[in-house]
Amino acid sequence: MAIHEDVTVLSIGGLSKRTGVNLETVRYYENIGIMPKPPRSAAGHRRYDEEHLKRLTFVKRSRELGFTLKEVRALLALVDGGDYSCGEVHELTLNHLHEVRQKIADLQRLEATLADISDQCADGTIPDCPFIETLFRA
Amino acid sequence: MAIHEDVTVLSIGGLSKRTGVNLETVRYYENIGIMPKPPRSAAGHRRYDEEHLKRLTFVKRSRELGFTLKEVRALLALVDGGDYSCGEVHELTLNHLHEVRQKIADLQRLEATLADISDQCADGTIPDCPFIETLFRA
DNA sequence: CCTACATCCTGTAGTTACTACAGGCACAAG
DNA sequence: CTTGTGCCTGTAGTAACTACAGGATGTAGG
Repeated sequence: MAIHEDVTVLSIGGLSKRTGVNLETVRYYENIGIMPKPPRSAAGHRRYDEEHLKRLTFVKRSRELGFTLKEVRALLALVDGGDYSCGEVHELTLNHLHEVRQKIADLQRLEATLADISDQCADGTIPDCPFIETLFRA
Repeated sequence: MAIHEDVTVLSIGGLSKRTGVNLETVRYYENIGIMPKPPRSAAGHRRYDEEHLKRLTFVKRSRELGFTLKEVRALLALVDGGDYSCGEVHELTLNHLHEVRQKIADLQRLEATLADISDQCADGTIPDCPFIETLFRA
């Protein structure tokens, strides 16, 4: 391997390392059309450039923010179109934010229930565990 | 259909309605061994009783509390064994509670980031959406 | 008793977002 | 020249269901 890999020409492994996206996932993104098919070397190896790097970073960040791949596609479509307004992006984000808040609320209710019941059987010696009893009730 | 279906003998549809568990899911649970194979009628239709009803309710409640099927299996194993102590159940529950709290924390960080960036592009007229810009940065 | 129509049967494939091989070619260092 | 690493394709596995396809059965009304 060259000591200084050209930043503008990356192998799939290089791209994977730079973005932190699993190598197999990069190929997966290509298969499902999230990432474009890159040019190939003579031997058929994928060659990526700055644009690919930017795009994959975008995808990774979006995923980290909890956007589904479908939502990522929508965001990319806006970006690819070039004529996106901040408003469109804002709407997608608000929708997502709403879902996230919903999930948080659900989990918090769940947490309360679990903590509650769990307290009741903190003492490991009780024979008829109240938690189990609760689970049997609708 | 009989007007008063015998409570102690349920068809798969009846069990599904009583528990709120999707009919296909009931069969799925049987396939993967979460629910036992029930006796069949002459024509091969599944016949369920009170025990099945209790068990499926247990599974449903557990799933609603966010336990994975693997965890549900563990809980059922304790119950089936009969000699479970409250302590064992408590441990499983605490582990799960820990995961739930972790998820909540993750989502809250995510929520903050989303809300933050989304505020920046509340005005739909800005051309270079700061959110999109953020996504392009690692 | 016959005809609808709901319900049941099995088995397979689709969903989300990856991850993990299997089996094989390519290339560079020592 | 061998060894090791990286890359290739294509398929199968993961969680927890859901959705058919294609066919048999059960039941209620006329």
